[in-house]
Order: sequence, then structure tokens, then C-alpha cells
Amino acid sequence: MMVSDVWKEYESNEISHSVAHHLTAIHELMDDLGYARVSDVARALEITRGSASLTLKALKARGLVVEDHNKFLKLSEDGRRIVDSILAKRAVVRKFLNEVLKLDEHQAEVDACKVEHLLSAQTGGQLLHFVHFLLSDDPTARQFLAEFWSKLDQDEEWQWPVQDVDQLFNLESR
Amino acid sequence: MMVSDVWKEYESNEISHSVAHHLTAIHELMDDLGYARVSDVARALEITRGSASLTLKALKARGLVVEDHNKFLKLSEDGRRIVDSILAKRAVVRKFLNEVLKLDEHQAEVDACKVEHLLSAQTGGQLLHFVHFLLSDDPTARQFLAEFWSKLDQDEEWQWPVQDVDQLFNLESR
DNA sequence: ATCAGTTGTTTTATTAGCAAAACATCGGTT
DNA sequence: AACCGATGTTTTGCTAATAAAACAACTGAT
Repeated sequence: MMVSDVWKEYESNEISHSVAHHLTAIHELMDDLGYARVSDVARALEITRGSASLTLKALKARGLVVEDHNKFLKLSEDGRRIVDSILAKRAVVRKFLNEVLKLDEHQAEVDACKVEHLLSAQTGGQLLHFVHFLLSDDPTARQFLAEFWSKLDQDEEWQWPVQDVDQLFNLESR
Repeated sequence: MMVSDVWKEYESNEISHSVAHHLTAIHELMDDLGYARVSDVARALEITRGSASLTLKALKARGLVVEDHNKFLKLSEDGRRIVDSILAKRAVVRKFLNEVLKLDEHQAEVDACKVEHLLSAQTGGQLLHFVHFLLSDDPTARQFLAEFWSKLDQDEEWQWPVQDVDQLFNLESR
């Protein structure tokens, strides 16, 4: 497959990492404080008020954030839907990394946070399906996980990156 | 968990999406053409020669790319290791998305391309373990996949994003 | 030998995202 | 009334990554 067709879709993503976190910050501030102003967002993200002011101005222009009569911020309907999808993806990725792949909580959180805004809705949905079944009471799922984890313990000396991924997977050479 | 601790690690990533693709472009051009010049990289990535020239100059300064006596580019030892780890992560993510979660090949390629440079080595390694076992001949793995896929077929009307992720996973509300 | 095409670089400009600093405003204290 | 602190905005400057355009150098064909 040609690379050039695919790689530019990264930039064409409508929700950048920064935007994703400005929006989720508003969401969490509403939960925690009951309100969210420019300064609160700036504090939550540990950036200056000036930076937050500019980014949030753009988000108001895009209709994702609305401003109260007294400078209080709120997510619009569109903004709320975006935050919901991002938090859902973050939750399912974090759960998969931590509870299935057994990565420590911090690493799972960091990696989930990095990819949450990049995964397609399809990918998020399928992953949710997968993790839900995998961590369910289904005996086949239980047995599979038990065997996987026991194999993990055996192979603890295993190192990344590998040279033989292609051989391992029998990948076509493109 | 506090968000502010985590979200800034995104920018602190030493390998940006752009850098990842400049490096892998050189790798693939060496395979396909036997050589890689600035113009070849620019063509492969569909950017201007000027842009490629500047980015590659920075990569030479970082020691990831070395230049021949006659403007021919090559990956350094460090550059080669980075490309290896990126391609390995891309391959395993693509395989997981396509062959396990049953996303179509294009979607799997796009999503893998987006996250390949962001995943930690640990995450890549664990995912490789997981996918390797999941797609092996092990009867438990086979049975698990068969049951998962049959459930997928049953739930085809399923929609993303969901409102009940928390309920589904019994997530703490932070 | 000239002319055309390719190549590589540099300069200028743009966008996103940040910091830093200056500025204005508002609210409460004294 | 004067002051202080918090808030919000704007301006300036920075970096990464791009485009566009100008320029220089090399190559090959006629």
C-alpha cells in the first residue's frame, strides 16, 4: 500500500490533542467545580491564561464552546458529543492496556491519552466490543486470558523492538 | 488521576508524526529504489522539496540521517532503530485492528499510521505478545476468537459512541 | 554550446500551539 | 478613595511543519 495516501490524514484530524484536552478540561471542571472559566482551564492544563484564551476563542468560533453572559464557559452540544467520544475511547484503551496487556496504570493512562483523539469511531467501537467480551464472565474469555497471562509470565525476558516481526506474523513485504 | 500530569507528554515525544514518516520514507525508498534523495522523500510524502530539505536538515543535525558524498541520504544507526520500532508497532497495530477487530484494511492502516509513533515500547511489546498468541494455533485462542466474531455478527446494529461506557465497565467516576 | 529539466537550498509566509509581558477590568479590603 | 488580587485579552516572539517562489548547480539532449 502506498504511504502517501495515508499519512497526511493525521493532520486532517479535526480534533487536535490540544483541542481535545481543552474540551475535556471544561467537562471535568464542570463536574468538579460546577463552572469553567478561561483561568480554570489554563490552570487545569498548566498553560498560561493567554494561551488558553486564544485557543478557547477559536473553539467558541468553531461552535464547540459557548460563553456565558459573565465569561463562564460551557460545552455546546457538538462539544459535548466530541468529549463523550474522546472519553469513551480513552477509557476503553486505558482498560485494555492496563487490565488485559497488564501495563502499569501510568503507562496505560499516558498511552491512552496520546491516542484517544486519533482513533476512528469504528476502531473505538470495535475495541469496546472486544474488551467487553474479553473481560466478561464468559468462560472461554476467562480461559484465554488466563493462558495469555501465564505465557506473559514465562516470557518476561522478552525484548522490544524485535527484528523478526515479519517472520512472526508472516507479513507481506508491502 | 490528575490530567495535567499526563497530557503534556504528548508534545514531549521525541519523534513527531512528520519525523516518523520522513524516516520511514527513506527506509522504503532504499528498499524500492536503492537510494533516497531529498526529492525522492518529498515525492514519497507529497510535500515540496523545500519542506523536505528543511526537515531532513534537522534530522541530519539530530544524527538520525546521514548524507552521502553526493547528496544521497541514509539512515544512521539511531535512525534505523527508530524506523524498526515504528514499523513494528505499525504492523502489530494494523494486524490487530484488521485481523482481530475486523476493521477494513484502509481504516486499520490509517489508524495504525496515526498511533505508531506514539505508543511506548512497552505497549508495543505487550500488544505484540497478545496478538501473536491470539492469532496462533492455540485452541483456546481459536475458540475465543470464534466466539468473539460470532458475537460481533449478532451485534451489528451496535453504535458508537455509547452513553453507557461507565456502566459497561463499572468505571469509577474519577 | 545552449537550452530544458531536475535537483537542492534559501527566503518569505502561514498555521497551531505555546510563553511572556503588558494592559484593562472587576471585586473586595482597608 | 486607594489598593490589591484575580481575571481576560492582546501583542510579541518562539518552534514545528508546511507552501510558494526564487535561486544556483548539475545533467542531458539537441
